[in-house]
Amino acid sequence: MPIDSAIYDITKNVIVAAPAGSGKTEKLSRRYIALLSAGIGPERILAITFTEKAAAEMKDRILRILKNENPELYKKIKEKIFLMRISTIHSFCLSLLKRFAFELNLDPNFEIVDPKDSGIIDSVLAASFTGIIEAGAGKNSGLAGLRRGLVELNSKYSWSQVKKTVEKLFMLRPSTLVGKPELLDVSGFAVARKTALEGISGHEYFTGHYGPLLNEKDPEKIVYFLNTQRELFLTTAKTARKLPPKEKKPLARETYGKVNEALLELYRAAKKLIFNRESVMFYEIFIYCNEQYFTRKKELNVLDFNDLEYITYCLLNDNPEVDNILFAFDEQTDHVLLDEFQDTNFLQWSIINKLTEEWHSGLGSKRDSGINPTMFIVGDEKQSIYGFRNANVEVFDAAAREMKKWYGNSFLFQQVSENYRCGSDITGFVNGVFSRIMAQGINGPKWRTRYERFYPKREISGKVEIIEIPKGGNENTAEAESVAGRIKELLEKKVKYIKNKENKELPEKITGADIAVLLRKRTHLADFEEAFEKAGIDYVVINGLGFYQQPEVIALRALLFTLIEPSDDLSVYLLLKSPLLKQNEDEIFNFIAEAGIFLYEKICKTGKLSIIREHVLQVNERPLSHILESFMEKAEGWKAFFEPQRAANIKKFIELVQNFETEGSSLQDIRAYFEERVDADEEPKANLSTEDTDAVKIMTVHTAKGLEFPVVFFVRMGEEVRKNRDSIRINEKMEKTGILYCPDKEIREQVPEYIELALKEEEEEKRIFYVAVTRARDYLVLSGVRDEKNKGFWKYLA
DNA sequence: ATGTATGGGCTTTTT
DNA sequence: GCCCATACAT
Repeated sequence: MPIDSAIYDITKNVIVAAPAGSGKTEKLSRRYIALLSAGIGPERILAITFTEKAAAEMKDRILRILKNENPELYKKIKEKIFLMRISTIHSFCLSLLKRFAFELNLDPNFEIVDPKDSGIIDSVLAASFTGIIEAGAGKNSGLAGLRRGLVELNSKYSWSQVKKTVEKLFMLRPSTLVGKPELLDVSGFAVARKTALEGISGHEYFTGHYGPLLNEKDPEKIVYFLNTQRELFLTTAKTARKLPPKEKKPLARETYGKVNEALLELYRAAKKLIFNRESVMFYEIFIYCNEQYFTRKKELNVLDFNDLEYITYCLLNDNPEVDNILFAFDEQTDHVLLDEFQDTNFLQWSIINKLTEEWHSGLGSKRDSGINPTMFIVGDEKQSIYGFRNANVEVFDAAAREMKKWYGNSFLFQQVSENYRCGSDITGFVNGVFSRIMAQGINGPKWRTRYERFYPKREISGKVEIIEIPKGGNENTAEAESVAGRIKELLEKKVKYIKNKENKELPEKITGADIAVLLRKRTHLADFEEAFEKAGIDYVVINGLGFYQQPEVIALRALLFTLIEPSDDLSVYLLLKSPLLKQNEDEIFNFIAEAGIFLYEKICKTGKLSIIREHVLQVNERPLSHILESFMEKAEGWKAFFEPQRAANIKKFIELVQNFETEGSSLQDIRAYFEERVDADEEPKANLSTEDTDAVKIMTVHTAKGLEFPVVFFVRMGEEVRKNRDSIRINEKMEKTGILYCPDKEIREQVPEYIELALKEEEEEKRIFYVAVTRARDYLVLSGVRDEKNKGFWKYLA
């Protein structure tokens, strides 16, 4: 790999636009080494990667290069390896929060939870809603307004629908500062009403049916009334009727259609007015629930993933101690390296920005003491596929502009276009497709993805193969079976190329482990599992809802933690909510209301659920695995988890515990092990023969990001992801972030903000396709159900 | 040819 | 509950 000296000039601030296969990790590692070689200690360099795995890989790569090229430095660094600060943004924020827990009024022993798994959001919403309804009923209650809003929403939508919408806002809260509702444009209401009324009054037929509309101005009543008449002017597909529902022809077809159009316009305009009101109601209810959510997390002493970023952001912006914090960071850190920058969201960029503010504001004392702090950013806009987590491609552009402004001549932007990964047929295919479907040059809206052509560096051609499954019959099974068949044919064939001693690439036989099957989503994963099983192909599903994410394992883990550490409130809470004990929120609240410090104590006081205490008391008497089994029997856990896979998972979990005990591990060791395993979830599901390393890997494109395989199958090409489905959206722009709300799909299709969001989603699909095809080194197979409509990813091919 | 009713299939990606 | 293909109606 050639060393481009400019980007390793450690006096320069650098952004490298490094496409797939261009040696991104290598460049990052070499920059890191350039810093080390200049005598900079590893403790003064902060590197942020996207995943823990990428962090580990980078550490690995750095050490490997050093070992080969600079053994002396390698020895020195190896001793200081624990000082290397290479982590994800989340764990970086975590360490910052732990360090400044006191300033933040946080208990430093807080734990991180996934609020979805733990059911905390569920319980908070239920409690908040009842709270609003009960407390808001009191005279002069501050909640009276919220109560009215909630009651009104409740009368229109079902209770569960309202809950779902607020829940959505919780899920969207990620990594962004939730802004105020962005209201829909309702300026057309007056005109729509005028046109509709004129249409009605012209014909007896219409005045007969729509008379009450003539003097109605209230949008609520207009919509209510039009709803009663909807089958008169709307088809089942919710378009304006051109023909009457029954054969009777009241008017000329053209007049009839025109008036219905006008009525539909009025109907939509009035709905928009209503949605705007509801939007504000939902927003206010959400804000209230969010406060309750924070209180509950405080009680349980937990934070969720989003809090890590959000609280760090607040710490750096609003905390009175901010100067000390920034000083502490600045004193420690001279160089920042950022990986996968295209997946950075606005909040994360703000955090980095704030931390390094002094480096470019000219206020810092670093330069006076001869230190030249730098930023080194690597990313590829074409691989930005985390939009749903608010990754914002525009951040990349904005960062380049800002850094240019801050650093002037000591800033360097470098576009890389060499590809060291794919055979030339594959790069040729990629160039052909993406130079057509992505933007060229700098024209067009900012969210359009731009494409720079690849220059293939490998000497072999590789191959791109296409499998088209005709529509009709059992097309899904047919595709899975074709893929299985093709895999069997390719196995043992010499389709991968490996360098020999003279650095010449020579063909070699492949094994299952060389093959990756990539999917856009997991929906039809079972078809492939089935087909592979039938064909006798060994496979592993990577990250398919992992062992530790299965509800039965979550329950058992909570039980295990409760036994080992009864003061672990969160685990006790999870155990209570689990199918083992089936306690609902009200019941749990009754426990919480008891006197005492820990939830476990409180439960014991009530004398209820004696099963918990009974088993906790056995902990030092008999093996944990026996206690787990006994608990399962008594709580009828086998009934709750009767499905074979779940039962097998439970057995496997208990076996794992048993193994530790026979090894003589301490309780705390066991607990620590399972705590760690949850994050690094790679444990294959029980009873699958996954021990063999020769298995074909099945995974989503998202999971495959950053990886490469000799042979890649990208399957289900014909599948389309539905755009514009969510009624509530976060509309994140650099300047402001707003909430969009419009539960009516037909109206959404006309609202410019939603239209733009749908276009952005389409861009992301292109990028997902790009990531998928650029995983392949030697052999790429695209397969899917295809018809003349060219749906899904097929439409990107010429 | 065009508009409408009906029934069957399916409802993302994850630190 | 919503999309799409298909059958049915004008």
